[in-house]
Amino acid sequence: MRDTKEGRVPMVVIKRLPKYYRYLGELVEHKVERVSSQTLADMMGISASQLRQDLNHFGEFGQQGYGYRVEDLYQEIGRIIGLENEYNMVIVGAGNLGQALANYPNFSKRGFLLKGVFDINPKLIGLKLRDNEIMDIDHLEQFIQKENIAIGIITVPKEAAQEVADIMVRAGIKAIWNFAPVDIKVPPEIVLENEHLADRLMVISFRLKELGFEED
Amino acid sequence: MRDTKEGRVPMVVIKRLPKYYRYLGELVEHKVERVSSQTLADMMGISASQLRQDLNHFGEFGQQGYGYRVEDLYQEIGRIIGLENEYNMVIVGAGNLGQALANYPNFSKRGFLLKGVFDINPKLIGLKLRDNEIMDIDHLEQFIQKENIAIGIITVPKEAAQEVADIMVRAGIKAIWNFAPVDIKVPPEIVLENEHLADRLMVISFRLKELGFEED
DNA sequence: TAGATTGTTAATCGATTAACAATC
DNA sequence: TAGATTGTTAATCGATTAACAATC
Repeated sequence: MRDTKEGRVPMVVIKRLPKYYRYLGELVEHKVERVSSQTLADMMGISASQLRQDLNHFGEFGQQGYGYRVEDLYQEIGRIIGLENEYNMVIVGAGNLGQALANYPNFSKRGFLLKGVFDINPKLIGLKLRDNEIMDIDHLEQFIQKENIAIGIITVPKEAAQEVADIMVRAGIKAIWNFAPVDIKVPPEIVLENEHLADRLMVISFRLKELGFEED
Repeated sequence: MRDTKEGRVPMVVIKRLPKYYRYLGELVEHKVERVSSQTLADMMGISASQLRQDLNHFGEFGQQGYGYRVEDLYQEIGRIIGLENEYNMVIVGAGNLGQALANYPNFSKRGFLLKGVFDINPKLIGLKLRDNEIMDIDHLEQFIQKENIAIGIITVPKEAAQEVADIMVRAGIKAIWNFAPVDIKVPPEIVLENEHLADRLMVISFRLKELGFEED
């Protein structure tokens, strides 16, 4: 089943889909029934042209002279993103960040289900984290296979990240979301998203400097 | 003092700077002395052309027939990013994510200094978090002014995010790094970076679906 | 019907890649 | 010097914006 009318969807468009979904969700909450591309685009700070071009990758969702039915478009975008599916996840690395993500409520709400948390530190293994007991990383490979895990979240120190990724790939994982500050290497059929938090602070630093705030 | 040769640097280039810095840092660690644009670009999975174009925004750092001196280029990029500066930060929202970020060691290493953590929950106020005692959000505005805070990190629920941002702006903050799953609005002179973690999972979902993994 | 707004084609803008003269 | 590699200009590619016929 293909959502796309033809060809591949540019990454730059894919990245905007969650934003559309968020703004439409807010309109749904406010019980707004219809919206024009112009109005929605203004809210989002993009051009109406871009919005219509983006939607055009996936089909026709509007009605001339009327605009879009908010609820329908919201549902459509959700379907395009794939939110009707459920994905099983594991977190490897039960440090501060791993624990924070394990407790993040917005994930399960959207069908991203945390099935296990792993660490190498004996002091952490066995501890309870919400519904999940922290397990020994030795059991990771088997767990991924048995529990049909689709997404692996890496929150270990950068020295261990590639090794963890290799185990995940070997076990047949489909996607990796890496928070370690290093670019891990995986085969091209694995979906990989890097979340380099420290990089974002550097972008902030550069932009501050550019604005002339170098001295405080 | 301007780093840029002329005009504005495209955001797409700015976002690549931390990546250059990371890879050069690894070469420094491995005591590599020189590197050509081709070699570095191959490591990073980009084209040598792009690398040279990017550097061209900031000056001339190489030597024909030789390439780049790794240590020098590493230092230069650090300077361009602004890493010789120190920035004072606060975190508002001492939940799981706020606490995880407060304990993240890679920030202070680069001159991003956490000066205070705030929350509205009386049960959390007064608790110690590493070097920081959690303070009442009522004191936030004054604290930002007195302690010369440049960067505000928002890790509160989405309902409270805009309000916290408003306080920060009123107090004269220069940059905001927002983790709440909502686009906050700030005046154009404020540097704003949104970190929508749930959005990233949606991108993963779309890409998995695109690859034909919709059913597990 | 008249007005509004879409879907889509064409024009423009910006970013990436290719190519090569300059030069270490 | 000959070979390697930069800095930079020109060519290409892709994404955004503008424009408008189709139509609700």
